[in-house]
Amino acid sequence: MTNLPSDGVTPGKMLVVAGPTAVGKSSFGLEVARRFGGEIVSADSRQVFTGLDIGTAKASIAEQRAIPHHLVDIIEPDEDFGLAPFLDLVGDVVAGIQSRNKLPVVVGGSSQYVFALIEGWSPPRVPPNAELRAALELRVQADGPDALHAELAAADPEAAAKIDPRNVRRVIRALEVRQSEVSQSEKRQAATTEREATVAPRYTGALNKDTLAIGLTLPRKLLYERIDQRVDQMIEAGWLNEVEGLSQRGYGPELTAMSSIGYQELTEHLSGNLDLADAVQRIKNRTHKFARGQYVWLRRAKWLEWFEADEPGLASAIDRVGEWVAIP
RNA sequence: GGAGGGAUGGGAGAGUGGUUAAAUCCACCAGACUGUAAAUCUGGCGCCCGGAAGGGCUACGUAGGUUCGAAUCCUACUCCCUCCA
Repeated sequence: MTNLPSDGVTPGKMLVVAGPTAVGKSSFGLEVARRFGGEIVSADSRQVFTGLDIGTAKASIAEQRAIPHHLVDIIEPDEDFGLAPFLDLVGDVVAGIQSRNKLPVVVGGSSQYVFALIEGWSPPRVPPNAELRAALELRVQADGPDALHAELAAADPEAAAKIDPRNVRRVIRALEVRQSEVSQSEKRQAATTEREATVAPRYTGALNKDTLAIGLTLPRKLLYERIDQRVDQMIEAGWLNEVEGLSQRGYGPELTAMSSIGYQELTEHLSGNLDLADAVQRIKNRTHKFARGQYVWLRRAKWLEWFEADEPGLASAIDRVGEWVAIP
């Protein structure tokens, strides 16, 4: 705690806060940012969309005014986003914060993004090809998923071996990547260069002093209770109006943004096909499922330091961060 | 009071003599994942032994009965629903 730089943070550090939805990542992140001079970097595949505020549990205007937030509200609901675009952006954002001598506090709801950031993934830079996807989708309807998987096995045996034939979505993506590689093989050099432009790994077997990853957790039952409460609060806060507004602006359920938890169910309710009570229950259940999925990722993250998200747990997590921040 | 209909696993809901520990969906538990990831996909899910294969036990409102064999047929009882009075 002694000899802190004037701004409190040693340059080059990055803090990551992970954990299931509704565990309290955001408020912990804000608290840490407040105490140690940080800025929030959202690693969340849904908070990137403008207009999806209540249901994505975005930080309030006041909170965003008090502490800068990055990678929030960066695209319209009908735009594409994904892992690679995220990686393209975080690198600069994190570097920018560090260059201002502040602590980047990455708050991650999308575990895949957090993994990619920390482990330095280099996903194939092949953008989605809607036409190809639609065509392959038709193939599946006609010939069945196994036929498509067989096709992948012929084109890219390695990828095929890793993907369940029934997982049509991933089979299609693999074919998409394959096809792009083939058709642009002359450009491979350029692609390789581009790949190297993604973020450097933060984790290469052991975490270094520059990166700390805090995992927040709660007993399952308690977490579900918090999720349920939060969903009710979101409804009370006018979530339905928000969804109605989005629908009126023409954003339909076929968009990734509008297929997010809650947005889909409330859209269905607004179209008159679903009772509000049923919609709310579905939202709660789906959020439970989401949280479970987050745990599947997080449990295998060797680089996470876990803390209970209760009073004493959060206090010791703060202490831990303080300790780490002070390391020169 | 009379006439019908129904009671199935945590929930919804199939099944109408054996191949049924009982379809399917949900919930729940576990897992995969490198440009949709809040997505997509997989496995498990009565109890006991087993890594599994498999074995044992208990189950379809309650109590009896018919049968080699019943969630499925019969009888009585309990509860629920609809219609008539």
